[in-house]
Amino acid sequence: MELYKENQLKIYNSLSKSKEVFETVTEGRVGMYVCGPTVYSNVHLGNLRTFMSFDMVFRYLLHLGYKVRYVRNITDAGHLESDAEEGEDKIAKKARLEQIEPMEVVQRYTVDFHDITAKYNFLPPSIEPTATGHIVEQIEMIKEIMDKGLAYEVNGSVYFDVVKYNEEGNNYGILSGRNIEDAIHNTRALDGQSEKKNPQDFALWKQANEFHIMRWPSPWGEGFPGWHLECSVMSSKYLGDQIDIHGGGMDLKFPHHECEIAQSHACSGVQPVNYWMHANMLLLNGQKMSKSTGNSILPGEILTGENSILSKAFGPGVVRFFIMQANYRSVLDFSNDGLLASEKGYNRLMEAVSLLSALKTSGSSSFDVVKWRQECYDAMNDDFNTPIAIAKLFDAVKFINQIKDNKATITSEDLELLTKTMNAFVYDILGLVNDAKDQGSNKLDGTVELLIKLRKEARENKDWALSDKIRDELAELGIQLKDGREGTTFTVN
RNA sequence: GACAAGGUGGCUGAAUGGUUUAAGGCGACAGACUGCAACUCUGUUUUUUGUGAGUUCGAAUCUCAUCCUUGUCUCCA
Repeated sequence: MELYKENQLKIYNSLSKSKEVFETVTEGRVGMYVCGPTVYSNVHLGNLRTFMSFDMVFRYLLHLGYKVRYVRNITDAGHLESDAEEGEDKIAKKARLEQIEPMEVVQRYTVDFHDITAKYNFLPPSIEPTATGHIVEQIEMIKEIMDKGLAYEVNGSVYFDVVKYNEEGNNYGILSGRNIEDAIHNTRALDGQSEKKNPQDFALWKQANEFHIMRWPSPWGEGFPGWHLECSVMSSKYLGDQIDIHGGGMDLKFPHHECEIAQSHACSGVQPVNYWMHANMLLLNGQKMSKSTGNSILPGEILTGENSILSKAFGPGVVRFFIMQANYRSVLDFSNDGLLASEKGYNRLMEAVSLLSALKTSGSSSFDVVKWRQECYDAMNDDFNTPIAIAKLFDAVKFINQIKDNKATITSEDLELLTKTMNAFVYDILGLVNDAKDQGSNKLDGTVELLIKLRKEARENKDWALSDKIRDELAELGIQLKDGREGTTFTVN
C-alpha cells in the first residue's frame, strides 16, 4: 500500500490562510507548478531557498508514493525592467548592455541555474518549460480571454480588464487580500497618461517599440507577452485547468499569482489551483539581501568560500540542512554563525547514519522505533514541518550513539526499520548529501597516514613536542587528526 | 498609507488555548576519552515568549492598542 494512504498530509493554503487536508484532484497523482527563475543573472540565494523548499515538497510527495508531475518553468522573456525609461525586458536589457544576443544571456544563466541546483542536490522537475517556447499558446490564451470580453486591445497592446472581471462576480484580490475598489480610488489621481482603462489592469501582450530586441508577431502586431501569462499557460498546458499545488516565493503572491488566478479563471471558469504554497523570505545577517549594499552572496560562492560574508566554505549538505532546520513559511536569517552551528549538527547526524550498519543487535529494543518513525511522519504530514522532523532524527541519533556505547539495545528487526527510516528522511526526503565523501585522495591519504605513523612513534617515545608539531601543523592545513581508542583517524576540512 | 508575513533563550529555531514547568541544533558548564588538547560520546544549563491592556479556570497561542522587522502595492521575481 502506498504511504500516502496511511498518512494524512496537511498543507497550509495561502488562499484560505489555514492548514487543509491534502486531497488530490486525481487519486494517487499530484500536479505541482512552481514559478521558476528569470534567467538574466545568477540564481539568487533567496530563490534557492524557495526552490529548495519545493524540492523537499516534491521529494516528500514522491516518498509518499504519489505520481507527481512537477513543472517548474524557466522565464526567458517577458519581465520588464523598472528603471528603464520605456518598459524594457530584463533579458533584452542585459543583452544590450553586454552586447550579446538575448538568447546567449538565457543560455548562460540557465546553465548556471542547472549547475547550482545539481550541486545542491535538487531533483530535476518533470517538465521545465520556457516562456519563449510557448508564445503560440500564450497568444491563444489572450484570444480566449478577449473572446470572453475580459481583455481589450490598445495600440497593439492587450490588457486584462480587472474591473469587468470583478463585475462578473469574480474576485481579483482573492489571494492577496487586496480590495480592488479601494485601489482604484487610491490610484486614479496618480495615473496620468496610461492607455489602460484602469491602472489595475495588467498587460497580457505588450507592443514592442523599435528598440525592443525580443519580439514575436501576433494578431496585434509585433510584441511580447506580459509576464504573468506564461505561468497560466504552461501550468494549464501540462497540468490541466485545475492543479493541486502551485508554489512560489512570498513576493510573487501579488501581483503575479493574483494575475495568474484571474487569467486562468477567465479562461476555464474554475479556480485554477487547489493549494497555494508560498515560501518565506531569506535574510542575510538580519538584513534583506541587496547587491548595492554588498549584503549579498551567491549560492555558488557559499560552496567555494569566495565571499566576504562567511568565514569559510560550506558544503551543499550543510546549507541544505541549515535551510531545512527552519520551516519554509518562516523568515530565515542566513549567517555565518548559523551555518557554523548547522555544520556541527549536520556532522553529528551524518556520523550517526554511518554508524547504523555497524550496530550490534540484541533480543530486545530499549527504544520504540515504530512510535518514533510515526512521529517523523507526523512532523512531515503537518505542512512539511522539517524542523520537527529533524528534531526527531536527533532522538534517533542519541539512541544510535547509546547502542554503540552499549547503553541501549535494539533488535535486528527494529534496526532494519530504523535504518530504512533514517535513510528515507535524511537522503530521500530532506535531500541531504554526505559532504564528507570524495574528499582527499589516495596520495593525500597515504601521506597523512605516514605522518600519523611518525607521530605515533613520537608519542610512544613521549616526544610531545614533535607529536604536537605534526598535529598542529596538519591542523593549519585543514587536516584534523582524531585520536580514538583504536588509533588515529583524520578528516579534511 | 494599504495589504501580507513575522517579532520566542547567548545564537538559531519549533510549539497556535491545558499532555510544553517553551522541541531540536549550536554555545556554555561538567564527566568519559587523551600525555595535554582537538574530535567524538554522555549529562547539565539558560529564556516565560517585542511592549501594554483584555478574554479565560488556564495564553507564546485568542482580542485590542502600540513599537519594530521583512515582502508587495498592478508594464520593476
